Amino acid sequence: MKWPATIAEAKRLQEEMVGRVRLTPLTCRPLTIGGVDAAYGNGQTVAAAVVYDYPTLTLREEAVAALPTTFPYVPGYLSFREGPAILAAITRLSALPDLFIVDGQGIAHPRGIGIATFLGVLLDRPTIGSAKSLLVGTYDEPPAERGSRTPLFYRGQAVGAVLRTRQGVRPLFVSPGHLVTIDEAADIVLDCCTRYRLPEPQREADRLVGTRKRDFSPL
DNA sequence: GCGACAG
DNA sequence: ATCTTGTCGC
Repeated sequence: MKWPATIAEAKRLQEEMVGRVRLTPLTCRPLTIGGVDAAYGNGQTVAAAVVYDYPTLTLREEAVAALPTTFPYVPGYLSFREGPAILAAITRLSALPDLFIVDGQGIAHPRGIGIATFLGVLLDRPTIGSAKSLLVGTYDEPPAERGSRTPLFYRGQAVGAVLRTRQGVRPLFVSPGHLVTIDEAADIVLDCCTRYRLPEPQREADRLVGTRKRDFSPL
């Protein structure tokens, strides 16, 4: 694909792609779940893509890729900063997982197309946005117990769930990316959280980009 | 015009 | 995200 070089171009692409988003229920229970994340350093964007069996949560495969950082971080346009490297990492997987958990927002976005949604439409695969902090919307703080959730509203619409994945920790902002519903997204993310706040695939992808950067940083 | 603002 | 040591709390 051709990546936008300016915010104006990126915005046009988002407005064009949002029409292809489908928040339909999963057609079948996922047997594999992927996780993706990115990190930066020395002008490079390092991305990782991992695959876990589900629901056993056994690590199945990992891949990493690095590309020059070309797009700035601008709230609402994360797809264009991290997307190229993440797709490069995904391309290195022997097989695509049935669903991806993406570090960032899904439809809980100013134009309804956060990075999870963007990747889902591009790959034509179910994706879930799992963000560690809020981008847009309002919500009530969910109870402190694991599994508690409250709706995330934006422009009068429920666009996601604020989910407590572990007792007492800060909640995750979960929203559908593509081809999943809000409830399915929250249920799956919770299922993938065993010992930590982040779902296992997302946590492993995060850990992987960190180690990859360490081993290749020019010292 | 004034804030808010994923990673 | 990244820059950064010790420190508070379970």
